[in-house]
Amino acid sequence: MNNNNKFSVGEFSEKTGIPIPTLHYYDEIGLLRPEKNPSSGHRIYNYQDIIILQKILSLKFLGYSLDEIKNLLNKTSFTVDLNESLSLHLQALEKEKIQIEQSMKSINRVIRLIEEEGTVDSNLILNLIHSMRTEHIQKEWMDRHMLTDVVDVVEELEKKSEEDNFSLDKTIYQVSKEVKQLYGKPVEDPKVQRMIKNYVEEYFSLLSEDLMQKFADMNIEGELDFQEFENMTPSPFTEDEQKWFDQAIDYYIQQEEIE
Amino acid sequence: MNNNNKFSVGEFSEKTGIPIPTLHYYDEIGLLRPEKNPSSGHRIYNYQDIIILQKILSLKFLGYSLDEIKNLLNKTSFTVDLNESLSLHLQALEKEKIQIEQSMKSINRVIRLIEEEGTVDSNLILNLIHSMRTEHIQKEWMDRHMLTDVVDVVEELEKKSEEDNFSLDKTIYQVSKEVKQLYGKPVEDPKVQRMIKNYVEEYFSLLSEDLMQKFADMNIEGELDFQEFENMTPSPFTEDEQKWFDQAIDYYIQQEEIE
DNA sequence: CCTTGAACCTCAAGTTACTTGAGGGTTTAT
DNA sequence: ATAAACCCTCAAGTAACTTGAGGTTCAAGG
Repeated sequence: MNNNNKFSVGEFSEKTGIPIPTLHYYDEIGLLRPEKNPSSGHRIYNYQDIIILQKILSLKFLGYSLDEIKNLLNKTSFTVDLNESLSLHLQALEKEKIQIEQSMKSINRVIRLIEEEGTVDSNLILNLIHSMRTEHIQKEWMDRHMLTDVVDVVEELEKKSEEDNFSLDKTIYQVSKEVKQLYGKPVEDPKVQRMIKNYVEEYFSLLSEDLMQKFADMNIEGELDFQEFENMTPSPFTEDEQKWFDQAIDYYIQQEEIE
Repeated sequence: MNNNNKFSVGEFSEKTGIPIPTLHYYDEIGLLRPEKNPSSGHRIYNYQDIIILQKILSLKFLGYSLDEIKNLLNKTSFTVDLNESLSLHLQALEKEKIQIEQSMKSINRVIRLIEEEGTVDSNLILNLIHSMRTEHIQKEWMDRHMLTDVVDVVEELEKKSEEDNFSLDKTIYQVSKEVKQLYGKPVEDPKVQRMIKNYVEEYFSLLSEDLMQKFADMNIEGELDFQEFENMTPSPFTEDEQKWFDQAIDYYIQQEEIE
């Protein structure tokens, strides 16, 4: 197609960077219908078609579906009523963006953990991701049960630096692993107590004094319907492991108080 | 299903927030296969299935496809080789994020323009979006042609506040409109010259002195293959309008120099 | 003028992660 | 026992393409 402003699909595709099958598709759905050579059926694109395609790409960029674009293309002017749909798109994009940012954060944390540990039990990792994923849901649940103090704790934790966050990941991971190894031993076994000590120190070194106090106070108060909460946060432990772990911590606290 | 840890699809769906058809689908593709009542065929989910589902959702959150998830679910541990795929996902997410941020910026600018103008010619709007969309491509093109000074100009423009950016949008839009109205009149017509004055002032008030100088110097230098560049930036004007506009600017500059 | 390879054509089917619907069986509460 | 609520399977639809088979047309060289 030697003419200066008539192009074959191939040339047009080359010029615009849009793959040929996509151009075929746009033709098929009536979005961009070039001229056709009546005898051969070959498509003939012209300069105007480049402009239409640019419009299509622009509207896609704004988040419109091809169907919506087909309608918008006919409009010669845009009026304020378009703003409504633009605002909607904007909201959707905002949500997507937040999603992506959270995912990126989680991935970074997982990558680092794997890097440092070499091999990591998949259950524990997935548990970690799960809690990152549902952080805001858990917060909302706690808000609903007016556990505002705990929300404070969580938020305090969030404000911590990346570094601290990561070392907490590592501690939680290490502890999970050790619990699984040590499970079955009596809770007063020195190995067990050393592990617990490690955990408690690391975990609370990241929290300020007064929050620790609030946290402790709260622990004393009665039962709530934790059923729902438990469903949201499957622990990496079996039920028995969890019980054993709780006992070991109780024992540790008692010992501390005696001293 | 009165049993405490056996659930029907409905109950399971309620508990987890995943729609029933989706659970059916996950069953079908072998991702989450609950027990089945052999006589009725009804699905029976248990507590373990909640955990599996949470794993699935976690891996989805990281950006894996259901197919990949099916394989990952069988793994009991994750090793460093997983990091490669995680990094890839991270990169993809980063790209998506940038895309979204750009779209959001563009939409905001368009919304504001429409708000202030009421009704806007769709060609001009789409042209505006097009240039936002291809900003980085244009910059790359200029880099390639070693027009680093122009890149400086563009970057300077980018650094300008949202406000300035917007008032530039508006100016460009207004000028486009006026060009279309005034086209045909002689370039020395006072109306035309007033319009040009307006444009030049607004446009260059946003650039610093030395960049203006560089820009001017550069303009004098010879031709390049602007063909390619033109393709990337379809002007909102017809060819004739563009010519007329260029002449009007030339005339304006001459007058300025005489004074 | 003929041939050959590249480019083009149409039409059908595949992709992902679901959603919707038709037509019919099962459970559960009354 | 019967009705409402719930469940089943299987088929088809969705968006925005991509892939492939099988056949036609074009452009250049001999």
